Amino acid sequence: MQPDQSPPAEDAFSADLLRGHTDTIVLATLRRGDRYGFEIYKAIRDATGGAHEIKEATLYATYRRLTRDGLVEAYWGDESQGGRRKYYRITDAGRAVFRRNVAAWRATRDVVDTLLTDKEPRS
Amino acid sequence: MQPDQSPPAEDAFSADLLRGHTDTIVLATLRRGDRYGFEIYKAIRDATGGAHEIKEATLYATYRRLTRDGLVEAYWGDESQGGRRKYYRITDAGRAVFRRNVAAWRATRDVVDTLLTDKEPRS
DNA sequence: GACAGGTACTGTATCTGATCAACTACTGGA
DNA sequence: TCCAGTAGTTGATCAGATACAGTACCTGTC
Repeated sequence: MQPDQSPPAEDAFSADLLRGHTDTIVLATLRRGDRYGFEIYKAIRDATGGAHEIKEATLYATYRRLTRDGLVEAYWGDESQGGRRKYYRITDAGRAVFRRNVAAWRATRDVVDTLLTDKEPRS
Repeated sequence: MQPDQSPPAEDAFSADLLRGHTDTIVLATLRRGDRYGFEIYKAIRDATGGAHEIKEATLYATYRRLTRDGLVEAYWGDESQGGRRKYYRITDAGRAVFRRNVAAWRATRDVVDTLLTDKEPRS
């Protein structure tokens, strides 16, 4: 994080702010049905109106991690004459982790909201 | 992050979920007045009822970063006979960055909420 | 006085997720 | 043919968070 005082930035997304959520976001996308890698990339980019983008390399690293941990399963599509597409399917373990992660996210979100709120905690 | 399927965990805080927010949380604390390092540590720990704790080492790394970037100023307290305490004071630049970071947090929060929302886009 | 335990600060090494910067490979259009 | 877009992948690197270890001081207790 550079000092960069310059940009006005209300859309000051920082990669670190999303860090740790990527897995959950991918799992959320896969809950709605199998998707191939680039499709997930586009889905996330479009869901935020292009404001936020998770980089391809980040996502492919995520797929590896999720696959390694058994949270998703990968299989090649049968686009034999088109470009190859690797599809991902969420597993039961993946659904369980997703639910836990959403709970963790909500708890974290509330904690941060509390900590950033200017109100003095009336004791 | 291990596969650890075991713990039930509604309080499943992950360090990475807070990543990038530490600076802002510290700045938020300092907006209410000068604090010394360990005091901030306790303040954050207590503000969440002990549910969340930012590790000392993390905070001291944060102080270094904030000082380096001119967002806070450090000075030694005059506890000449007590244990030394290094106090931190938020600068104008720090206040400006804080405001921007809060905006970024809100935007990020809403993006994550959107992405994790279960609603099927009925087509 | 010795000692435990809490307060307070610091440095070093390591882990991990995110990103950069390439690269391969196919398709369709100008 | 060249280019842009789609699609997947890898290796190097960065930075924040943490583990771990250490220093130093204070208070209360035996």
